[in-house]
Parts: sequence; C-alpha cells; structure tokens
Amino acid sequence: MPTKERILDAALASFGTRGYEATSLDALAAGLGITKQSILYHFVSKEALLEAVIDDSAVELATALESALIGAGAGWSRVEAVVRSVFRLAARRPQLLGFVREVSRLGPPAATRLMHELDPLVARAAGFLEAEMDAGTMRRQEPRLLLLAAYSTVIGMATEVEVLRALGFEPSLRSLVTRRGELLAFLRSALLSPEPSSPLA
Amino acid sequence: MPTKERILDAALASFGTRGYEATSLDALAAGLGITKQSILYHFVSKEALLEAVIDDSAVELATALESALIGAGAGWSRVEAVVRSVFRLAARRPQLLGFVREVSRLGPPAATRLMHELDPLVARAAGFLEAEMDAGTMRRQEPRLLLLAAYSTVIGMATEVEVLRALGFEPSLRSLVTRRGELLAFLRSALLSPEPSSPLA
DNA sequence: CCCCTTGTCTACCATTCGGTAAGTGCCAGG
DNA sequence: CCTGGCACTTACCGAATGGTAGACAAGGGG
Repeated sequence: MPTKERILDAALASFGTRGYEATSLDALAAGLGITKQSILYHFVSKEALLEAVIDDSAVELATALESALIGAGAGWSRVEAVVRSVFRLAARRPQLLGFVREVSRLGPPAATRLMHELDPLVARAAGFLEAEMDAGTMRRQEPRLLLLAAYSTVIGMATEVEVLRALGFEPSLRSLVTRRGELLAFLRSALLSPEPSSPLA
Repeated sequence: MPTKERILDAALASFGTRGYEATSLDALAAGLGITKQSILYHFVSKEALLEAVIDDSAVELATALESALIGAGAGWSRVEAVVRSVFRLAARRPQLLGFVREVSRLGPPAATRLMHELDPLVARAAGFLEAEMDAGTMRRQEPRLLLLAAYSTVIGMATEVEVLRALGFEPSLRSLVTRRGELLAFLRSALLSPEPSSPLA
C-alpha cells in the first residue's frame, strides 16, 4: 500500500480512538515506521491531514450507505438496510464511526467540512422520512429532528463502548449483533405508525 | 467564589467544549487571571484536576436527576421528568453534558471513574425499565440495552450541536425546547407498549 | 550523461506542554 | 512577636509538539 494511504489509514484510526489533539505526528510516524517529515511531505500540516482523512471518510461512508440502499426495498426495510450497513462498518472498520464522533466533537471547521460533504445523504434521508410520513407508514414528526434522534441512537448504540462496559457488557462481535437487534426493535417502534397499516414485517 | 471552585468550573467548561487534551493549564489559568502553578497548588496534576471535575459532575448530575424524580409520578411520567431534567441542564449548564460526552470519549481510567460513580443511577434506571416491562406498560426488551439506546438518543438530542447545524437549525433556547418536544414524542413511541393498556397521558 | 522530480531522511528550531523549586505576602494563634 | 501554614507567585526545566531547511538516494526523460 502506498505510503500516503497508509498514513491516512493510521491517522483515521488514531484520530478516531485517541482523538485528534492526543495524536502526535511523531507517534503516528513511529507507528508506520517512517518519520514525521514524511507525513509532512504528503500533507502540508496536521490540519491538512485531518481534512484529508475527513474527505476520505465522507466518501467511504457515503459509498457504504449508497451500496446498502441499492438492494433495499421500500419503507422500513430501507431503515433496516442503513442500520445493518452502519453495524457492518462498526464491525469491519470501528475507527470510522469513532472518527465521525470525534470530528463532530472538534467543531468548526472540521465538523462543518464533514457535515457539508454528507449533506446529500442527510437531505436524502430527510426526504425519505417525509415521504414515509406522507404515506402514513411512519409517525408524523419534524423530519430532520427525527433524523437527529435516529442518528444519535444508532451512533450511540454502535460506538458508546464505555457506557456499554458500565452496563456490564464486554464489547465483542457477538454483543454487537445483540445491540443491532435491540436497536432495530427500538427504532421500529419509535418510527413506525401505531396503526397496523403495513408493518412490512 | 473560592479559587478552587472557580478552577473546577472553568475546567469543566473547557474540558467539555475544547476537550481535555486541547485544554492547557496555562490557558485555563490565564482565563481565571491566575497562574498555572496556582492550579497545580489546588490539584496535584492535570489528571487529578480531571478526576475532581468528574467527581463534581457526578454529584451534580445525580442530584439533578434525583430531585427531578422526587415530584415525579410513575410510569412514563418518570421518563418525562428525567428528560426534562436533562434538558434543563442543557439549558442552564451546557458544559456539563458536553463534559459527560468528553469523559466517555477519553476512555479509562476517566470514563471508568465517572461510570462507576453513576452506577446507582444506572441500576435504578434499569430496574425501573424492567419493572415497567413486567407491568406491561413498556415494550419488552433487554433493559440495559434499552437504557443505552435511550441514553444515546437523549444525550445526542441535547448535545449534537454540529449535526444540528448541518440540519439547518441554529442552536438556541427555543430550538432546545423544540428538540425536547420531538425527543419526548420519539421516546414515547419507542418505549411504551403498543397495546392501549394504560398510556398514562 | 545530466538534470529534475519524487520520496524519504537527518538535523534543527521555536513554542508549548505539564510539572518542580523556591520563595513571598498574609493572617491566626501561642 | 514570631512562627507556621495557607494561597499564590516568579523562575525554571526537560520533554514533546508542529513545522522548516536541507541533504541524499532513486529513477525517468532529454
């Protein structure tokens, strides 16, 4: 793998777990068996590296969700597809979701950049929710705030390892599957209309 | 206000917004009009300061929730009381909730400490959920995972300012009230049993 | 063969970090 | 009165930080 990509990968992992400020270029370089100056050759500054990681993460996230939605049906099964896709990410690349949390914590300009790049996804999701409400399959609510609630729940269930530990669960692949199941049940009853119009299994 | 308390207050605010690593003792001291060594006089190290802030936050959180539950009834109205209490905190001391997020991000030993101190609250909440399920008022689900889901949603709705901005909302007191309303509707339909056994308004 | 670009290195720099040492003013109490 | 602790200061320190300058090797094209 080319050095530049290796740097991006290691940076994503370290930013997503240790945090941005707690990650030093020296430590990053040492972990890769290169020197800090090699990093600064490919990325003019630490901040530029962060931006590059953000851009990479945005496309990775977008393509992951995009491809999950290709085979998905309509209504509730789309939500299910998205959730499964997110949890697949949580299992295969846990750093990625951690990084998203970290960026939203960092605030502008990093957070602004990421959110801006995810804008199409957000708009699409909000539009979907609104259409489902119009169709009567989902509870009527402010679509974007409903999206925020669902987003918070999903990200939390997938990434809140410390709270999870405090609750007596040890993070593992099995526990991740359990959490996904509980999350789906939670979201299902939170989103769908109470009247048995078309539960769609 | 005594210097020690002023330090704790400023540290809570800075840790909760800028983050722990991004907060330097020098900057903290400068903001208080004192020197860094004065901070190190009251707290032997930066880490000790963090622990003190954690301890303070834990009791503040606990007492806030405790007092909210005193006048609360049973069933759903207890959930409502907790949510209202959290949002009152979000309005009055936004740093506190931000700090909780930050600590859970920092991981052990800081996160372990906070969670340990909040253990009684967690146990009580899980017990409450289980009792409600037994009574049939709430949907049957793994109580602690349901708690994690609800926790994630509440904290997210109260603190995800950047995502909120990306959604087109400007954080304000009014928007906070709106969010609380939407959150309550969301949680209500997520938690309560579908059968109209006793919705309890 | 030469030259220029690409990638990496060694060497260095100014700044900032958390933390130590050694006072200094102040006030209470024997 | 003076001694001792409390709250806080100035003066440092070594390590680590992000970043700069410049050399060196490899390789491709004229």
